[in-house]
Amino acid sequence: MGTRTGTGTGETTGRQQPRLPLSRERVLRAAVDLADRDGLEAVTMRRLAQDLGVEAMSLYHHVANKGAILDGLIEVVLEEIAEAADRAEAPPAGQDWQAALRARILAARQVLLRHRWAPRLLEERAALNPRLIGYFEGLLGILRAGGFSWDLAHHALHALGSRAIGFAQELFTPDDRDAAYDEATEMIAQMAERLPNLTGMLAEVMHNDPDSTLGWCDDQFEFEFGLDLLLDGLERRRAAGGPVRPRRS
Amino acid sequence: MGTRTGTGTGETTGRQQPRLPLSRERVLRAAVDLADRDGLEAVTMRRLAQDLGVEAMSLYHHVANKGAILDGLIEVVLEEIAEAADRAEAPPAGQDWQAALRARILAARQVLLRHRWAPRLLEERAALNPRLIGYFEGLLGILRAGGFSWDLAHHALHALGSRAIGFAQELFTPDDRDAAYDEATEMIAQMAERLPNLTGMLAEVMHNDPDSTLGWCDDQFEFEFGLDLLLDGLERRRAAGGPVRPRRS
DNA sequence: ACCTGAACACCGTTCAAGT
DNA sequence: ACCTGAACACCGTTCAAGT
Repeated sequence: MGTRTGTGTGETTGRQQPRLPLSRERVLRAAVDLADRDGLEAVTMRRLAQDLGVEAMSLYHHVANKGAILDGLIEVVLEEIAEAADRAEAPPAGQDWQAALRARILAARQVLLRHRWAPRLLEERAALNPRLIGYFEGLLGILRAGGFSWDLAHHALHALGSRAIGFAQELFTPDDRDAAYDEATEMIAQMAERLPNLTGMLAEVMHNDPDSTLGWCDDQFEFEFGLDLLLDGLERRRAAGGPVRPRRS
Repeated sequence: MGTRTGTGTGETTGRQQPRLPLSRERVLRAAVDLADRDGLEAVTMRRLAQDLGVEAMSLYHHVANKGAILDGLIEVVLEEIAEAADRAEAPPAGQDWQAALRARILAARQVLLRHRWAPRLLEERAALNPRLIGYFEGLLGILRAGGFSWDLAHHALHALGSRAIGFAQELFTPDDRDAAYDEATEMIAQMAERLPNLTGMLAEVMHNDPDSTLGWCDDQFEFEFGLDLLLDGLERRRAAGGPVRPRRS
């Protein structure tokens, strides 16, 4: 579609350099650029190689396969989100939990707007990514500091779900729910000292409901909880009357 | 993966029948079954043909191409949603808008849970589908009957967004926003008599903001509006204290 | 150690040919 | 009218070969 030189050193369009060597980092940077430009379906081994001025097979010396590239893309985005969320200025978390959460979520959104392909990828293959779990650990910490019970904080994470990270509906929809919950439980247990909030929440939720050691979330309940939050809030604004905002922001 | 006979009449596994002829309907039914069973990426022309006991090329006599099959899948799901939403028993809309909306949205959710592949497909290529627009027209009618201003009803649709139909974030994220909004505006105008609520909303929103004849939604504002609904609601439940629910439903 | 060309099993699709 | 086989331009990936 776009113009294409077809030869040369690809992204480094300067004069003939000694051909700087390929690396995992260069491959991932090119993949991010390609996905930002032309979407995720444009990220093929052959096109990526073309952008790098190299043959498709050369990529396999720096990444195991295409799946590793997709996982690398996830890593890049989650790093950007973590960085943006940490930079987001907000009150010291203990003071105003709403402002703290709001700032972090809006910062994450800015990253996702730069990488439109990211939500789908995160939904498809990031459920157990430690960095993503760490992000939710941070949100949970803010809720706890704001006075939330473990129970309510748990439901709050579900309700915020798609807004907190930009993907849809059920927060996680793995192929094998029970296995995925098992893996998540184990991962949190192994990182207990670094994930105090998630560990505490998990203990509470499983204590409240000893039957369901597997699958400790009731998706239908969580869906209705989030839906009712919205419906109640809308009813309140309706009853209050008046315009939603004076001018377009 | 699964067992596969490789020959015979496919889904009609009875004895040698006179080979009932292919049709668009049979192709779509087989495609829905295949997607339900093995996911959307399993829906290839060759595998679909295999399930139907036919060669891949035969499919092209009943559908224009693969895109037409995907659009057909969308049509099937939206029909099921419309049917389920209409069947959902609820108060006569004028009485209790929350119950009416809730019933329709939960009915839609049941359909989407049967077809896990549907949200992605809807998000990718159903933005301008008349049946989907008709579904939102119905939701908007409930809000209006419940006493919502056009303005607040508009924001309510955005806030419910992903929950109302099961897909994410921005409600619609077409490649070319302005062109898509243009098309949507035109489509609503052409169907004005069948879409009184959307027509009314559109007139109001464009009157309030005459600058933006194109792109009549401010995504950032809508995101924050929905986010704040959730944050306010969570704060209210937190302040109220007590468990969220006595037992697991 | 790093890169490559040919090849394989998959895609969607076209086209000329069969009944 | 309906179905098919061969072929084309794409995929991801393997493997033996080049430097």
